[in-house]
Amino acid sequence: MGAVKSVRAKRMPRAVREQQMMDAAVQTFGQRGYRAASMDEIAELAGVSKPLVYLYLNSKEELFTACIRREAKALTEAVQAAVEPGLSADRQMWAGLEAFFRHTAENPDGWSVLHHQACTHGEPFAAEVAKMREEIAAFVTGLIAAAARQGVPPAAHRDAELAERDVAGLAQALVGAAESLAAWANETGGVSAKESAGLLMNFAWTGLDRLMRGERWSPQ
Amino acid sequence: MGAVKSVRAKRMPRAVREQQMMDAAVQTFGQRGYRAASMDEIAELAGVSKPLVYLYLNSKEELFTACIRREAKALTEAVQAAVEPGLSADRQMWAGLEAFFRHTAENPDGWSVLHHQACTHGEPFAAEVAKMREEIAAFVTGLIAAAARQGVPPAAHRDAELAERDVAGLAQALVGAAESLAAWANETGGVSAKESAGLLMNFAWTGLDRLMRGERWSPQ
Amino acid sequence: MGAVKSVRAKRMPRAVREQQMMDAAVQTFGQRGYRAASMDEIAELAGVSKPLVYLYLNSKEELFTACIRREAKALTEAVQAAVEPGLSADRQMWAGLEAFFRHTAENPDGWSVLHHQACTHGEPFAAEVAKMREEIAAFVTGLIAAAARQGVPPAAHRDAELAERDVAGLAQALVGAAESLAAWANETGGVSAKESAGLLMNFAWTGLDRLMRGERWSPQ
Amino acid sequence: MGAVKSVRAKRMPRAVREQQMMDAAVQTFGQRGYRAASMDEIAELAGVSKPLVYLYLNSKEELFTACIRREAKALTEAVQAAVEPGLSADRQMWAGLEAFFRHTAENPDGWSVLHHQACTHGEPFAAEVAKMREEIAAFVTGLIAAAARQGVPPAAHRDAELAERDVAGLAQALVGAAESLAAWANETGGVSAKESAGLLMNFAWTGLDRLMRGERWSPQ
DNA sequence: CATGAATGAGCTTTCATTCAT
DNA sequence: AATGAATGAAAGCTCATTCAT
Repeated sequence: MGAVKSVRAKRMPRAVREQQMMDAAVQTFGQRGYRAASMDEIAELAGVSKPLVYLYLNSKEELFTACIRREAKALTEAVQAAVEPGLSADRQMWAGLEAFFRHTAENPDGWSVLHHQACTHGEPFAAEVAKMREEIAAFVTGLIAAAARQGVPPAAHRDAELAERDVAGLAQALVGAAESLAAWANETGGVSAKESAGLLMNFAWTGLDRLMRGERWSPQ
Repeated sequence: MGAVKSVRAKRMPRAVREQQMMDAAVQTFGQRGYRAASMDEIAELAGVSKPLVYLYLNSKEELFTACIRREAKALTEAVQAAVEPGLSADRQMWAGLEAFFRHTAENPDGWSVLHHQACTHGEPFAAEVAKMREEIAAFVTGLIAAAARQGVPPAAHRDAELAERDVAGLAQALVGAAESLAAWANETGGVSAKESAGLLMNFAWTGLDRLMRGERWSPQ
Repeated sequence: MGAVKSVRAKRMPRAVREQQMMDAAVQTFGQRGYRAASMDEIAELAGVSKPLVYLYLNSKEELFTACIRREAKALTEAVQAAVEPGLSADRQMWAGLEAFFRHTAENPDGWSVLHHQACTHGEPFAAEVAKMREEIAAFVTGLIAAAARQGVPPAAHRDAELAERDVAGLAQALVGAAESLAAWANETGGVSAKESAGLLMNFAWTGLDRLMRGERWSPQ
Repeated sequence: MGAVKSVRAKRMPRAVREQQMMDAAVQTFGQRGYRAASMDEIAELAGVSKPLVYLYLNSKEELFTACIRREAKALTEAVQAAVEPGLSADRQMWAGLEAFFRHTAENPDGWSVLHHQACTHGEPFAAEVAKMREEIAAFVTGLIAAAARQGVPPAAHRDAELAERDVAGLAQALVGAAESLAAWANETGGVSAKESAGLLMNFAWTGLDRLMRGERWSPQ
């Protein structure tokens, strides 16, 4: 599943060739990591010669950046498409999580590129990767904030108000939990997107819900 | 902070030199990643010549494995030392989380080696890395299970019982949330270990607590 | 004589470049030995960059093996081409020896690769080298055995019969004598292939001849 | 057999230590070849530290030269001790050959150093190695010449006279045959020194004998 | 007498990248 | 539109050799 066909067809329009190359690149980067992936392997998997890869995508760095962008866009769109604005906050979150788990399960290499390779600190596209993570976190932050606004009775507002920084922290925690759960579900196998989403909702939503109502856990 | 002093002192006993090398290696691996880190850089940072690194630590792979082991041991011990067996489940978890956030904040490079480089799939020490993650997850799984046993009134037991797989999933989610939160706290700065631990307890504990009592969230 | 031209001509077809590289490799291996020969030197002598050598011939080991094969094939073919099946046993042997001495005199580096480097015991291609020696010895063994069958009057057969192991030993001795003589002729200079062949025939043939007739030398 | 004991006994007199080192060196050089043998391995096998090897034997090159000299001396002496001046030429040669085969079978590593590693052309001690071969060849040349003088009736002298160069060539051939036979006997196993000597006498002596009597083989 | 500590230099190998066609 | 030919630069690793004790 997801393996790129390497039938070497000649004379394809540029756009198609580019997609083939990026498919091969995502697969290779996802499985090997940025440094360990070689342009040779990518070109061969794409069924083209190396110079063509350079002609179309300029450099390994740019190729990787393009992969990040494409996969991030695909994931974001999948999640956003699933979140219907009219629903209640918890339903929105559930739908988003379910879409997230489904998409990552269906595109493991793409997800690997986003998730695993996101840590390539010293590399020159670190900024690009960081930006993607920010965007996703911001999206979730928005969801949580919206939920907070919506789900809490005005009377409780003052006490319950979550500091902005706390919301950001929660978003990070949620994203991390989802990522980790997705990886685990992928490796373990047999865990459906719905189950993962349910598990995470149970784990986190009740906590979020209470938080928004002003309840707090504290040592002692 | 954490930068290794590179004063080139000659003729040190082997044990000391080995620690210096591993310090340098952790720093370099943590900041660059396994592949991007070069033995030259590590040696220079350690203030020794490359052959000495090989003489003492045999190969890049073994060096990395040794780093993984050292840092994992340090983190595990820090967490375990903080968790007093006599305490209640939530206090235990809070203490563990606080120790975790404190340790990772104090050893960002070591944490990076464990967390970020944990994804080096094709590399030959992947097993080592995976084992570490398993251990940590197993530890957390144990905590959750213990909490479940302890915190739930016998009457509610039957309904509330969490499937083993769910507990494992929850542990993964919790670890992921903690990891992500730790990374965010580190990057953002100004978020103390106590705050992070509190945030995560609020986020997750109440959920766990409810789960153990048999309450469930479900879409509609 | 035999020195490879290092005119750096660009953009040659692969087959040509490969031959150039192998020429350079044979020369270098022959003069320096396997371990002492460096890929740098081979590449420079071939007039190409090192990566190209690796691109075409994969590794030092494979390159050496390829050299062994090429030179062994050339030598074997030269000898076999000279041995006309119709001739008498002694004429066949003389022709073979003459071709052997001529070929080795004309290709001293190739001969060195086969002869001198044949002793690289610990190296991973030792098997390859050993096989070549076996083949040559087997070829000579065949010649001697054929001569024995042909040159001996049936009446003398029973006594004269040479044990199989003795034939093999004789072949080894003959090959060793030829090798040593070839090396000496090469170094000394001024000794033609015909002279060497004649010397060895005088030295060995009469002995073989007598042996086949059942005459034996024994101490006392 | 021949394996050096590596019991690490301290404070030995220099002469003993030197012999231990050379034993280890001969073994290592013999099995690995000059380049592939490492001073580390030799030192370890000798049960001493590397600096001590350097203190006593100065360099790898000198160490190897010392090995060549020691082993060549041992071999030469073994052969010379076996050749009693009073005997007839053929008995002398048989005795010498038998001693040669016996000694090389008993000291395979030493023999390997002399025989196999003798081909290290580019190395700086090539001269040393060459000298040894010259000496051996000269010794044999002497034997053959003596035999020629002694074994031939004065009347036949004029025609039979072997050119000096031919004698040298014959010596080379004989040495090569003996070397090759010795190697084969060693590898094959189960071939005694006496058998080898007999085989070679049968192979070569009759030829030499006839040669000295003026008989010649010639094509046609 | 003996060694643990240390290194400069070199080796094989790989890779991103570019020409010339 | 596409590629076979080619390389500069760097990485992992090893080794003969030397101090300082």
